[in-house]
Order: sequence, then C-alpha cells, then structure tokens
Amino acid sequence: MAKNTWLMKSEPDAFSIDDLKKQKTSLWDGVRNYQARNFMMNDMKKGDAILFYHSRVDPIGIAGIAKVTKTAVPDPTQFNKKSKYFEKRATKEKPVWYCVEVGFVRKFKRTITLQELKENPKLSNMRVIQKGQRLSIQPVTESEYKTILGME
DNA sequence: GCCAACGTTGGC
DNA sequence: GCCAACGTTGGC
Repeated sequence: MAKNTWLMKSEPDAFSIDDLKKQKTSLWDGVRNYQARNFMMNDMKKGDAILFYHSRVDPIGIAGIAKVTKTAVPDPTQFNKKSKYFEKRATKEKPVWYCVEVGFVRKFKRTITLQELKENPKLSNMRVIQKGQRLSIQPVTESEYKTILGME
C-alpha cells in the first residue's frame, strides 16, 4: 500500500507538538471513536506523514509534522481501571481500541491557522475545515499536504 | 464558557 | 431497528 498522509488533532493542554518533540515518540492513545480507530488499525503505515493539529487553543491550526513510527498496537489505556479511557469490554485477547506510535519530525516556524486553511481554495475539500467536523484523525491528500507545506 | 453538531447508548 | 437522550468535541 502506498504511503498516506494524515491529520491528527490534539488539544495542546493534553498533548502538544512540543510534548512530542520532548518525548520524540508517543503512542496516540485515548482515541475512542471507531472511524479514527479504523484509520489507525487498518490504514496507517510506518512512515506515513502526519499534520499535527492543535484544537481548542489560540491559534487553532497545524503546528507541525509528525510521522507514523509503529503500526497499530492495542491501546494500553483501555486496560487501566484508573484511566478515564478504561474500557470494560476489552480483554487482552480481544482488545477494543488500538493506537499507532507517532514520532516528532518538526515544528512549523508558525502555526498554519484554520482560518488560512479555510481561505485557500485548493483546500476547499479538506474535512478539517468543514463545520461540525469532529473526527480526530483524517486522511489528507497528497496535493493538500503539499499545499499546506507551501503555506508555512 | 457557550453551545451546535455529532457519535453513542439504551429503552422500547 | 428506531430514535430520544445523553455526553463529547471543538470553534467561537
């Protein structure tokens, strides 16, 4: 399968591009949406590029680049009774939730804001700019990815 | 902090 | 299997 490109959202209060820079790699755990899980479980391959998006913050937008460093493994937080991500249906034999590992690539010199994405006609089909779009992991096309890199 | 939009849950 | 009620996301 060819390499894909993705956009992954995070609230910087919980996990930011700077946190990833410090840690170098991190499991993208805590995702509790089936569509997002399925992208991680089925489609995300080692080496895929990721646009790291900051939500619920000023400025909202794409803060930098990450990449997939490991394909999906069972999300460890689902087994942790103390975690808010605990999943009582999950067993080690039959996990419910999966996550990939992501690695830091670089932080943009500046955040490419949601407003700019909305204003660029080349990006009019991007999911992230659509009203009410909550999906936290979204596929991005090659041309959208290149356009965004050119906006930095 | 508000609240529209969405996904999930659970009673029927 | 429908759909109202609920909880969460995320822009503003």
